[in-house]
Amino acid sequence: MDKIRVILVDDHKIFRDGFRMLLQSFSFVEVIAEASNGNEFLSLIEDHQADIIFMDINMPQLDGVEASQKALEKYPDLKIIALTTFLDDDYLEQMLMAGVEGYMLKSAEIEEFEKAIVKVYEGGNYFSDEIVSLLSDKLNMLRKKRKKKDDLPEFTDREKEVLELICKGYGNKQIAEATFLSIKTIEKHKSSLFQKTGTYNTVNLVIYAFKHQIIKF
Amino acid sequence: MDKIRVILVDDHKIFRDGFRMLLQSFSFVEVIAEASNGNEFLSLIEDHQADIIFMDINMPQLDGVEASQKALEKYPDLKIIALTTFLDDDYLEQMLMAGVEGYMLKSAEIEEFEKAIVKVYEGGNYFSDEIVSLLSDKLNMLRKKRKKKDDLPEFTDREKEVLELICKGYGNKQIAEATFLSIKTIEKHKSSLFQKTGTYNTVNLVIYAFKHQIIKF
DNA sequence: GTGCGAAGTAGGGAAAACCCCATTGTATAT
DNA sequence: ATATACAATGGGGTTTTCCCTACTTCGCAC
Repeated sequence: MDKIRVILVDDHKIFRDGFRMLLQSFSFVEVIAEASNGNEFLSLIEDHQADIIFMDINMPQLDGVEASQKALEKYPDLKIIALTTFLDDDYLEQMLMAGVEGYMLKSAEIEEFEKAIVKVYEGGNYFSDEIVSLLSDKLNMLRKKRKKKDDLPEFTDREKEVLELICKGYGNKQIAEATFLSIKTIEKHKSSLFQKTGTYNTVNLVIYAFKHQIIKF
Repeated sequence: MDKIRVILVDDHKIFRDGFRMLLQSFSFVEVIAEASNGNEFLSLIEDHQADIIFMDINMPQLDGVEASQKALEKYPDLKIIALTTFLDDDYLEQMLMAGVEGYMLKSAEIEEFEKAIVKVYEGGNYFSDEIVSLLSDKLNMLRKKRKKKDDLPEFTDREKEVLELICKGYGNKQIAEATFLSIKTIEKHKSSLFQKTGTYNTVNLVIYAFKHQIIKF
């Protein structure tokens, strides 16, 4: 089997040196190139066919987020594992949205890197435990914020049902057909929804529902 | 040290039996109660002080999502680990938003459960690798959707202006007043928007705009 | 210049949404 | 048992939205 071709992107030479040594100790890995910032990396990938990129996030000139975005735009099949020094990382979401396949702390154990490379190479994902916790914390934060800021009105079962259908784009007639009720009844439920939410027409109600995340995208 | 008090919630007695045996094999765990559905669980927790809940998701009467939501509303410090049989789970997001501390496959290894209990008991989170991959896949889906968004139809200046006002909740009349145009003209622009977006009424158009992030919250 | 397509402007009439009001059923309190 | 409250169901009639069509203006090509 061919070796897995890896490119390192990090602005600290010392880290690259150490990390290269570490990776070369895996018999199945070959470090084919290195870059010290995003721009350098972008020109590198034109000439090198890599399987996996280890990408630092904080870098001069062009940071890991933008570099990853641009690289994945051109080569969507590229597999990038993001590296970060500390955990207080605001870029986590951005990197995930950019489409990286993994996200790890630089301080991870050797075995973790081995595991990550194999998993990502095989088409999977790898995330450090710490990263997963961080993500989950973010979700929890979101949840708590939601609870605090909206004391949402309470809806009856029918109202919830109607609201769901409204937010699917159904008109009164369609909702009536779907629920086996008369249009008039649907109108009444909507009327109640208007009152409870402080809205005054369907469009407003839909906007309200989206803003308060009563319905999902 | 006191044992970690655990409650099991699952509608299959056989699974509960097996799982209880498994948990009891950990010297530091004590299963203090069991429930076979959400309602039963909700009345249970009034009388039992539990450290960790293992919560099945698919259950009759009251499913794991709602049960967790209600329980956490009353006892926000409750630590819930969600259990699921298969991976094709639409409830993942809902459970996370409900605020569970962990999410695992029932088919997980014994060591995983041990690890999960300890981590969650100590205030952390635990998610099965498979769950993490699933989450990451979802993020990737989001990313791809964003990319698709790029081939949006092109709107004229007036259309963009009208769309913005629509998404603020304005009716045709209000838009007409705000733009110093006749209602009829607004209607025509909306009509064009319908055609370009493949929608057929204002509500649909608003949903379209939100989904494609044409307008911001 | 003349023609042609795209954006912007409306009117008339049909359809849907909306408001005010009435009736029924069910649960809770006194 | 009776009163109260409210969810759920609808009717009549007004307002708003929506579709089809038409006219003007502007830029651009020939």
